[in-house]
Amino acid sequence: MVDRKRDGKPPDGKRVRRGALSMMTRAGLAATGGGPSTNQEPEGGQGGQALAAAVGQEIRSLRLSLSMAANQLAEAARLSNGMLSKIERGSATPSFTTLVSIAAALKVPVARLFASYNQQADYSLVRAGQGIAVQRRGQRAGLSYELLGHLLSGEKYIEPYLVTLTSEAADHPGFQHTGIEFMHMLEGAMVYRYADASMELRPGDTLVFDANFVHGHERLLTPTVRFLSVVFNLRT
DNA sequence: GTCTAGCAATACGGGTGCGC
DNA sequence: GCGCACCCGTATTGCTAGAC
Repeated sequence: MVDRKRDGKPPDGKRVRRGALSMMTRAGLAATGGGPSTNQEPEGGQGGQALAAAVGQEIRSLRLSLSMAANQLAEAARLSNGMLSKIERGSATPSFTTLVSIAAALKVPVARLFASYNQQADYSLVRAGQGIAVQRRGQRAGLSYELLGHLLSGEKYIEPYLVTLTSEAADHPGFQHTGIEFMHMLEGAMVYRYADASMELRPGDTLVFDANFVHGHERLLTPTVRFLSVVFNLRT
């Protein structure tokens, strides 16, 4: 054991305190928010082990997605193959400095390594008639949105709305936003425009489309129209 | 060639004892 | 009570041998 390749030592000669990963557990969870329905971190070492395992799996997944061999990543992150192996298997809880090195080698933000752990069981329940009335960008008179729920965690999110149009609603085929939109007609009838297409929608009809193109109701055929609108999107 | 397990070196925090 | 030094336990890390 001579000429050991001691590494990652900060300029002041002191090493980063051990257990950085376990210390980050709470901080990481706190950063994700987490609504009333989200799970809490398991108490004690079990949570730390679960986090280490999740981080390790995430590192391996990212490495494989880049078609990198373990030794390539180890070299890029200035770690030994053995150490990287332990981290990927959850056998070691790397220091924050080590995680930063690995994230840099994988060309992802450090937070990305915690992504799989943060994907907790998250749900939202809104009872009938208890949706939240919200104002949306571009909203006009005669047009109301009732938010039916939301999720706080994960990279993806949805916006489920119960939309009600009345005769006061001006024609407005001009919505445009990111994501995929799902529409299901519940009541009434209307002429709906999507890009260059114009279509008549009646109860039971379902329309799914890329919301990046111009869309919106063109003309109401009944005094009141109600439909379910769900927008699927990625968190930015 | 890649990955894993075992071992040893190193560093840090906590506990303890001592002097003031 | 406070500050300091020392010791010990524990965790992190890298190297090496061996398995696949």
